[in-house]
Amino acid sequence: MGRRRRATVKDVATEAGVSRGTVSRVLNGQPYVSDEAREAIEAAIAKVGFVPNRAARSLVMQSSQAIGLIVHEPHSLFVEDPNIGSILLGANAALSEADYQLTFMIADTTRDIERLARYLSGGLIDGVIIVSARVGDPITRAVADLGLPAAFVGHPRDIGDAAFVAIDNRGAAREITNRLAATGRRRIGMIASALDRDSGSDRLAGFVDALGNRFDPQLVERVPLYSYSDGQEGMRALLERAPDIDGVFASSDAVAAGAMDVLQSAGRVVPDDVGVVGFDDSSWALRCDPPLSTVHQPIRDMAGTAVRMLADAAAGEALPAEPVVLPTRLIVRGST
Amino acid sequence: MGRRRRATVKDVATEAGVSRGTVSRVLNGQPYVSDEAREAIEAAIAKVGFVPNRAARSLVMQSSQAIGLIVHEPHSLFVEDPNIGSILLGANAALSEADYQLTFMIADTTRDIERLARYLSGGLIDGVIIVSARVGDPITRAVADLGLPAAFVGHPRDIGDAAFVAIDNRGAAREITNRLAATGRRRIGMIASALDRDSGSDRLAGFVDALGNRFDPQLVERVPLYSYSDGQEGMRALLERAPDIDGVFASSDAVAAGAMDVLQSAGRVVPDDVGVVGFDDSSWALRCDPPLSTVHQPIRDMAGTAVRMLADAAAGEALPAEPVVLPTRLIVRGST
DNA sequence: CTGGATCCTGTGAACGTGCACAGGTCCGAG
DNA sequence: CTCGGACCTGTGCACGTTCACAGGATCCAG
Repeated sequence: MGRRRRATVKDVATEAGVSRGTVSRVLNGQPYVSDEAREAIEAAIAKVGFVPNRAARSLVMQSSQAIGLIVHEPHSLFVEDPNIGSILLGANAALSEADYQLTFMIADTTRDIERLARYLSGGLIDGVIIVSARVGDPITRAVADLGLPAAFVGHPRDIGDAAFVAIDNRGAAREITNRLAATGRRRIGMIASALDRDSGSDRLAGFVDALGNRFDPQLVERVPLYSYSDGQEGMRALLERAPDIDGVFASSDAVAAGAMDVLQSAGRVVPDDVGVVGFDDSSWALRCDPPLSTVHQPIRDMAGTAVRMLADAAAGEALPAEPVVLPTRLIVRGST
Repeated sequence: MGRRRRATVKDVATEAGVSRGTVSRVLNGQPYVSDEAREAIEAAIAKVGFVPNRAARSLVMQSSQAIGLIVHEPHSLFVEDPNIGSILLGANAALSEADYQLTFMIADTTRDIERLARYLSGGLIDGVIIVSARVGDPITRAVADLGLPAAFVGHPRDIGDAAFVAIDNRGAAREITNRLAATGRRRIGMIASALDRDSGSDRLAGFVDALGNRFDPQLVERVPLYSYSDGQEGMRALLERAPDIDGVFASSDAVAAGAMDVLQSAGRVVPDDVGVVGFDDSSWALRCDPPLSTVHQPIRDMAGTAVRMLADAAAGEALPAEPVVLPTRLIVRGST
């Protein structure tokens, strides 16, 4: 028997004995509506179960109250990355506030990217948050071409004047390396991941900063991803090259967890023989034994900030030209 | 200077020297268009950079090529649940196929739910996938009231005739419990989570099935969530009540990981003293030491199936009245 | 050469909303 | 009494698309 026809403004109007225009004014909270009419309309809305049609509204308003979240991440890594979940949560909270909706998009294959670009230019998206973009990213370019308001979370280097919210990866890396050094470690190494992203290369730079002339390039192992298995691999290589290593800065908690497992399998005691620190303060950190000292980054706030920037942009305000840098916090636990 | 005005069908039409109708026919792949006109139109589309306006199309088509994914999960748990990521991936792949878009919604607070119901009735969503709904869920009811096509992944009991795709939790639980028993364990316990969901109560039922008259209610510990910390808590309680326990079925891998850590801290050796099995085959399973024997559930396929069901429903087909049950697979690793 | 079928095209209406505009009422100041 | 302003209301148009319909061209069979 098919679904019942949706009630429209017109239905509400005839039910309330007024015109469409007046109903529209009530809907949008505009002045110049008599109390009498307002009450009749509100009653009519409740009676016929009216809900405004988003498509029609979008069409005439040229905006959709929806923002997109683009994640550019290989599928395999996506599931393991706890940051994505936090971003989703942070974005959701802020969107809730502003009565916006979240459209989620994963861009991995070039087919994905084409489809995505087509969708973005379809007009049902007011702005996008781009997560974990990489240098020279086709997504970054596609969005820039569209002229869509965009906010980057963890920014790539070539975004020009697009807005971004980030943390001071370099400073935080310096700080936690110093902390590791302060526990008396002399041979401190690093497992450096994702050097094709700012976050990765900045963390390495901070590590180098902190060690100064004590820095030994032999003690840096480069691995592609922020993953547990790359952490294992990196640690094995490092142990081989430098068996006397007594401190490890892993560029993410997952990497640190992998490193710690390899160390312990090799008979080293953490933190007595080797101190280990990570980055992210994700759930990995607490799951390690001993729990991991790490850098807390306010992922949820970052996502929320990005959302608010885009909502403001949709409301006509300019996107901030300066990067928004949110503070990190050193978390000291048992692994150092 | 503002953003450039978007090209419309009309622009394409005048550029190609034809009418709107003909352009529309080309766009939708309808017959009765001369080759000449088709070529001219395609050239014009490329020249003016035309992309159809989704809002206008939705308005007239009464459908939006978008489906919603509703996650009803406490915020705190959401980040830790690796299944969510898999669902997102699986759904994305299937959506990609059908050129659909995914709108993501988290429903936790009642405010969320109200907002969500309002959005869903706004007409920009053709159907919804509901994840981890619970019995008597307000979301479930709201969606049913709207008459929106819905597919449940991991179904609650009271959804009436709504479609769902699931696994045979009870059968799988029976199977893995049998496996645990087959290694010679005599005192097998269970940490049973999320009994307010089908998945939780069915796994417990399967456990009871498998043990038959050897079942001892003393050896079941009930905890609220599928989480690592509830696994720890459950295991502590179980150890206290039954120090001679030699096998544990944890109702998820995260729970199993928590249990295993508590066991090892208490000096028990896994699998020699105590065998441990989980459920999900998530990344937790490999992260355990020894790696966890568990039940693999095809989460990505489940999400994909749900998407396809909804896309079919939007195309006019009926939703399947029978539950779609996907096969699970026993994974045997070092923990048994 | 005529009738009808088949192919192609253009035009007008519709989807449901917001907004500009015009017109009406009422009140108080001049 | 008159006039301007504040208040309230209704009507038409626009947003960009799809679809139904009508009308013109072409072709083949009778």
